[in-house]
Amino acid sequence: MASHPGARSRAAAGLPAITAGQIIDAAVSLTREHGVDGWSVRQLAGALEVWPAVVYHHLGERDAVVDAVTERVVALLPPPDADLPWRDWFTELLGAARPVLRAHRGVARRLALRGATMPSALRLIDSGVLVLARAGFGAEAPLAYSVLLNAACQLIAIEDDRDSRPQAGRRVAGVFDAQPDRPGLAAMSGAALADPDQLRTDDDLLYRYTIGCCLDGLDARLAALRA
Amino acid sequence: MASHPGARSRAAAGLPAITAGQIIDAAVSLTREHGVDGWSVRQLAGALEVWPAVVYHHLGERDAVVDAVTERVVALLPPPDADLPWRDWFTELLGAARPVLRAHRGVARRLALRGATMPSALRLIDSGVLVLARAGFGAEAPLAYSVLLNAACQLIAIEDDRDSRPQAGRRVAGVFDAQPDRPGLAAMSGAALADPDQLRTDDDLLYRYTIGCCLDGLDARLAALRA
DNA sequence: ACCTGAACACCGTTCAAGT
DNA sequence: ACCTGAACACCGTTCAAGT
Repeated sequence: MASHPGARSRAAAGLPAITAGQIIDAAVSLTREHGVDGWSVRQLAGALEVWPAVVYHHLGERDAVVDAVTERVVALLPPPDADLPWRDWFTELLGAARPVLRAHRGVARRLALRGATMPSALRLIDSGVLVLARAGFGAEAPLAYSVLLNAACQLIAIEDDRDSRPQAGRRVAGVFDAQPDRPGLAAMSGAALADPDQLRTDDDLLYRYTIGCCLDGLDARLAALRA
Repeated sequence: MASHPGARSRAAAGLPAITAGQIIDAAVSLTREHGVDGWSVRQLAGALEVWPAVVYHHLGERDAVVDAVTERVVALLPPPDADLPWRDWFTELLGAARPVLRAHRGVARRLALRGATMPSALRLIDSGVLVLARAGFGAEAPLAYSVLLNAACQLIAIEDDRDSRPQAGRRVAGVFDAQPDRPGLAAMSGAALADPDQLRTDDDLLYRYTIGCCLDGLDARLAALRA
C-alpha cells in the first residue's frame, strides 16, 4: 500500500541494516501466500519497509530473488534413505516433494526449468543418480533421474497454475456440450467437468499414475540393460 | 518504436477494418519470432499500425490472444492415422509435434497448462484416447494420454525457456568445480557443461528417452490390465 | 556499506470521444 | 461497429545523492 517506508531512514531510526537473508525470508513468505508470480519487487520491499533499490543492492534482480526462494524451498525436501531400493527411493521423494512444492506455487516450474543449476537440487540429483546407478542404470542414471523429476515437476506446475488462474477449468463444459459425438472426449469428461474436490483427487490420481508409469518404464529399461 | 500508427485514422485513410484473424496472424508471427512471452499487446498493435485498444475490441485481453495463437499452432499438428498401433501413433504424433511447438516458443507450456480446454487440442485428445481405448486401456485411456502429452510438453517447455534466457545453462560449471566429490553429479556433468550443439542433441536424447520410458511404462500397465 | 528518493522506460487495461 | 488518444495503475531496474 504505502509506496515508501514509514520512517525517514533505517539508520536514522536506529534500525539495523537489512540482510539478504531477511529479504529472502520475506520473499518465501510472499511466495507461500501468493505464489512466485504473485508478488512484485516493490511489494517485497514494501513488506520489509524498505525502498525497492535495497533488494537490488543485496540480491540483484528479481530473477535472483526467485532463485534464492527456490533454493530455500528445495532445501526443505528430505532426501530419502540412500539404502532404499530405487523405486521406493523415488516414490518417497516425489511423494514428499509434492505438498512442499504445492505450498510454494511456481517453485516446481522453476525447479523443472533450472533444477540442474541449483545448488540445493544438486544434493538430490547426486543422491538420486547414485541410487539409480547402483540399481543398474549405469550411464543412463542421469537420464532416468530427469524422467522422474521432470514428470513430477510438470504435474505440480500444472496444478500450481490452475490455482493461480481459477477460470481455466470451467470453459470445457461448453466444448463438451457442443460436441457430444466424440467418444474419446467423453471418457475424459469425468475428470474435466468435475467439481474442485474431484479435481483434487484427480490430480492425486494423475500424479501417482504418471510416476508409476515412469517407474514401470524405467524398470523395463533396466531389464533390457541387464539382458 | 512509433507509439501510434502513421495515419490519422484507418477509416480516414481508406483502409478496411482490421479483423480478429489479422490480429491473430500478427500474433502468431511475433510468437514465431520472439516466443509467446516475447511480445506485448502494444507491440502487437504496433505491428498492425493500430492502437492497443483495437486488440481489446476484437479479442479481449492478452490471455485471449495467446489462447488464439495456441489454437492456431495446435491446429498445425497432424493427427496420425487412426489405424496405427498405439505406440506408433504416439511416437509419430509426439515426434511431429516437437519441431512445430519449438518453432512457437511458449506454446507447449500453454498447451500443457490448458490443453484439455482448447478446441483444437480436443481433436487430438479424442483421436488419441480412442486409439488407447482400442488398445485395451479402457477407462484408463485418458490418464495414459495425459502421461504422454504432459511428458512431451514439459520437455519442450524447458527447451523453450532455455532459449529465452540464455544465461541459465552456464552457472553450473562453478558448482561442479566447487564440489568435485559427488559421483552422481559427475555422471550428469557431461550433459550440463556441454556446448550448445551438444545441448541440442542431449535434448533430443532426453525427449526420446522420456517418451520411450512412458510408452514402456504404459505397456507394462496394459499387460497388467489384460492379466 | 547501506539506504533514499526519484526517475526511466516500459507494461496491461479501460474509457470517453470521435467517425 | 470500429478506432483514436489519453489516461490509470502498475511494473522492473538504475542511479545520483545522502548518511
